[in-house]
Amino acid sequence: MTENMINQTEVIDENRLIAERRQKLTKLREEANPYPNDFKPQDYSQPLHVAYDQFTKEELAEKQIGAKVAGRMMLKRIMGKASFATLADAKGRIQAYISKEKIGETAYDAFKHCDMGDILGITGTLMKTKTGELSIDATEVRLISKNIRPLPEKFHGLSDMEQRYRQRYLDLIINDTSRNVFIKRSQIIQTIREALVQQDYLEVETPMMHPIPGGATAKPFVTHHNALDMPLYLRIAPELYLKRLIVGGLNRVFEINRSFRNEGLSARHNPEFTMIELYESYADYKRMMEITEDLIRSSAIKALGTLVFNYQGKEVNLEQAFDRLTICEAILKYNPQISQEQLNDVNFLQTELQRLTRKAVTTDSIPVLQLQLFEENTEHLLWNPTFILDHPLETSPLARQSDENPQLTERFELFVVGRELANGYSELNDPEDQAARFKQQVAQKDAGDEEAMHYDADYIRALEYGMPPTGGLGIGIDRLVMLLTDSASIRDVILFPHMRPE
RNA sequence: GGAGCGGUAGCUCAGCCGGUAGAGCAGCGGACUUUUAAUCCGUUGGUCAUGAGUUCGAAUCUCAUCCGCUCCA
Repeated sequence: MTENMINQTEVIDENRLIAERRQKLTKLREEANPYPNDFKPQDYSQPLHVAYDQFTKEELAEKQIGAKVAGRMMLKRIMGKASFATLADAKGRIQAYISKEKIGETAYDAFKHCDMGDILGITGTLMKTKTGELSIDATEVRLISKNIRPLPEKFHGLSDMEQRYRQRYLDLIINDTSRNVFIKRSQIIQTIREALVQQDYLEVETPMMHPIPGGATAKPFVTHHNALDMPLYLRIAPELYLKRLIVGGLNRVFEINRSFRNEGLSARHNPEFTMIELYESYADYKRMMEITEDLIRSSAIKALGTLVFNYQGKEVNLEQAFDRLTICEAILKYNPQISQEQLNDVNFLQTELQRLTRKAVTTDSIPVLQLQLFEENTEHLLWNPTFILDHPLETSPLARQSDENPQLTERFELFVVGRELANGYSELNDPEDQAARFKQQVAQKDAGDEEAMHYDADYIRALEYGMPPTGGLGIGIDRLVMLLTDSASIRDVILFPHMRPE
């Protein structure tokens, strides 16, 4: 390999500005280490504001409160023998007043040659400027980490979506709104975790590489285990493993982690996404709806402090009990031109679906046709949270059959802002029924349905030991975070969304 | 997979009925001891996504490709 080729693999891009800073860095190295690790900050910006913004200039001058912070220089204003610099740390920003008089000529010259984006350590005493901004009157300014890549512009920031996704670190440096999304994301997950642990749930981790993909109808990613020389599938859902744990007597379990589906990308789909799934013995889908409401409300309170908020300019209200409608009730409510009689008419359903989708209709099952019609003409209209109940047996191969109507299951999906957010059911725990349903799925797979399920013999064996009646629930964490952070795209709530290579 | 929009300086953008590339910020040099996107003076900086084509001449027109965004499937 030639030297040139090595360079091409190591260096992404270079320009004059970077070259200048590299030279500056080389010079700095002659004097001292430009990347020292002996500066230990003792304060964060935000707590200093909270504690001392209230004091006047004179009070602060009298108190002589010491402060020691470290952060990235985001703004710099040099005015001859004194300067202001704005540092950003993990909790916010604080301004430093740097005067030649206080820190000495050598240090001041060195500071003047610091660049935006450099990480500085500043020691000093708190003061207020004449316009009333809390600042650190510096007695020491140290370069802690040299920046050689210019930051995006201080005012407009970084708006190029591609760069924000590919170089999330830059996005996080520059855009507070983006940083806040991910702080909220963490808080939401923490809230859910705490709420469940408090209710005696056990957090578990089950395999992400499955010999047989299961728990959902979706196309999996395939990988290969070399030593065992066998295919493995990235999980499309943790469901079947979690229910094995219910068989094992861990009566309440949950898992928050990634699943993977080999589908197209969109503003609502990333190939890897985060779900919480939870299972509770002796519970049913009604109990799961209650838990769903509780978890979503607690998350909203934690992230937003309110149950009424805007999503993409339109109000969402979580205050009332979420609507509960069967698939048919929902269609009728949102499509007043359709009658109950028509919903039970195979011909009408097929014609209507064909008209809406302009695709061949492939079933004559009334419940399935009703569901498909719902997906076409009602789903996107469900803005405030609505539980949709009674899914067809054919499309719910892991859900318990309804006691009232053998064509239906005890299942719900929750829709908010026109999107599916959660899915839950009373679990099917009859091993013979489950075996029959798997066989049906395999038949569909053989008929060419790539998303149909495999037959999982060990799962059937587990059920044969006896699984208590159980309620199960899955909530799409990414979509919940989208909702609560007013994010239009799933990429805005995933730190490193999947992108084509540059 | 289809349609629309976009890719120009480190960043944010203008230029696009063809005539050889511009602003603000950042950078560099200078002035300035309480600024707030500091200000003022001076100044550097470009494979106009990539490749072909049309043309005397292409950032601009045509085609293809790549990447992104939005909508649809």
